[in-house]
Amino acid sequence: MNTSLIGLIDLNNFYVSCERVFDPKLWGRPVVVLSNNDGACVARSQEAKALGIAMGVPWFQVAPLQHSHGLIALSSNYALYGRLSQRIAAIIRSHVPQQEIYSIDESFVDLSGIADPNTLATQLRQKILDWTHIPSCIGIATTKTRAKLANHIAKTHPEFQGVFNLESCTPQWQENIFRHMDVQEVWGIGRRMAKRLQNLGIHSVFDLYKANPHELHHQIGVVLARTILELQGKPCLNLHTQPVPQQQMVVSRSFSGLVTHINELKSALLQHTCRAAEKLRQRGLVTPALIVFAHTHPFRTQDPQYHGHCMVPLVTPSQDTLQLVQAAVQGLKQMYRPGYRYKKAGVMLPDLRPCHEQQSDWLDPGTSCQRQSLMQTLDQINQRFGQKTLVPASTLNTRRVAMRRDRCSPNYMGKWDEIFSVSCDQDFLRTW
DNA sequence: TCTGGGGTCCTAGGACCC
DNA sequence: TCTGGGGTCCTAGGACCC
Repeated sequence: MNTSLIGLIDLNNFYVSCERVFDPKLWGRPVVVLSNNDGACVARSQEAKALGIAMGVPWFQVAPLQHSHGLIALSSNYALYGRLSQRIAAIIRSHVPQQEIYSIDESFVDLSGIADPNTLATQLRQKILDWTHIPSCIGIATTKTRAKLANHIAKTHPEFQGVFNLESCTPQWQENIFRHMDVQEVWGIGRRMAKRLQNLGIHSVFDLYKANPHELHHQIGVVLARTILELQGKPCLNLHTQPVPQQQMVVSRSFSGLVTHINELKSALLQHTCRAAEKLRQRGLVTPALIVFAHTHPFRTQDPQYHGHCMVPLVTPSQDTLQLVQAAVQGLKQMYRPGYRYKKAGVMLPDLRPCHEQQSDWLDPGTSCQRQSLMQTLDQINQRFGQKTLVPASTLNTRRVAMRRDRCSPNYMGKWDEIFSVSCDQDFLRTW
């Protein structure tokens, strides 16, 4: 039987790398990409990491580095990152038989039975770089958890030139590497679990690798036991080459300031509801209910706190914007409490099902067909003329709340009027 | 002044049933 | 006096991921 071999392709500092593709001035400079509302740093260039900027750190804490160290901060441009991610996924797919797209910047691939996986990985990495200018690292090992570790080694040791195969090392060498890595580097071990493990005397990856999975299963849980087995080279996590059916959907945003008026909450919630319904239709899903929620600012401990939510069941599972908007308004009325300063609001759609499994409303089948074609038309118009060209009237009669996004790059790959352009003079053209 | 958004999985405990 | 045991389902909360 062939032993399985898994590769993990991880795009380096992905959001920053995407911005650099279109703006060479960003090369060699410390750069961060900020979360929505320009709140926190969610991606950092190597130079920014070297300045000690941690993942998720609030922007205001590091903003002084702009003047002292030339730090550049950009608002996140997910439309751009999504397009580049799709391109790279297609390049990977053309090189390997099986691919699991794990996140916007990571893919697991099946390298079992490939004669020279290291060479294939090196070629693939080079092609991604040549075709998109996005640097990446590839870790190779017998399980996903080990491939993650191998990737980490590839990232942190430039001498391996971006590709590291854990299985080409001797067991002694592997153990030596594991001894020098903190247990929190292991995929699935977060801050809290690391703390619990430290109390049990498990500090390094090596300590966890040598631990008894059955004992820790009883002491802590099955997730940890699986992690240990994976670390020891016994696969517990399969490659998901087919997309896993989505169970729930959340669309939510923080406000850039604090919101008190019900109409401001309504504006945000209805925008989120329209977006959620659109995503349902894109993914061919229906929801049996809609949950609206809003809460106050958790860091403002001096303010009274409130976490409100309300579930509104639908008559039949739906992906219809107008039905969902109606449910959201109903939920908001029940959930809203005056006198609080709200920081965030959103909608959740639970228990999603494919729409082909949906039972139509037998009391009124004609109307549901008409509504389907109405929604198709809505999507087509918005796709052709831009998002929010056609919206339900009820979303207009509200106080709008804007999101802060002061440092955003253009949508170079998604909008004609923002497309990347190159200009050059006549002399230059004559040289061609 | 200023702290993201979108997911998954697991577990414990309560309600309920026979 | 004395009050079972085993199963399922649901939900909330915790932990983790990118």
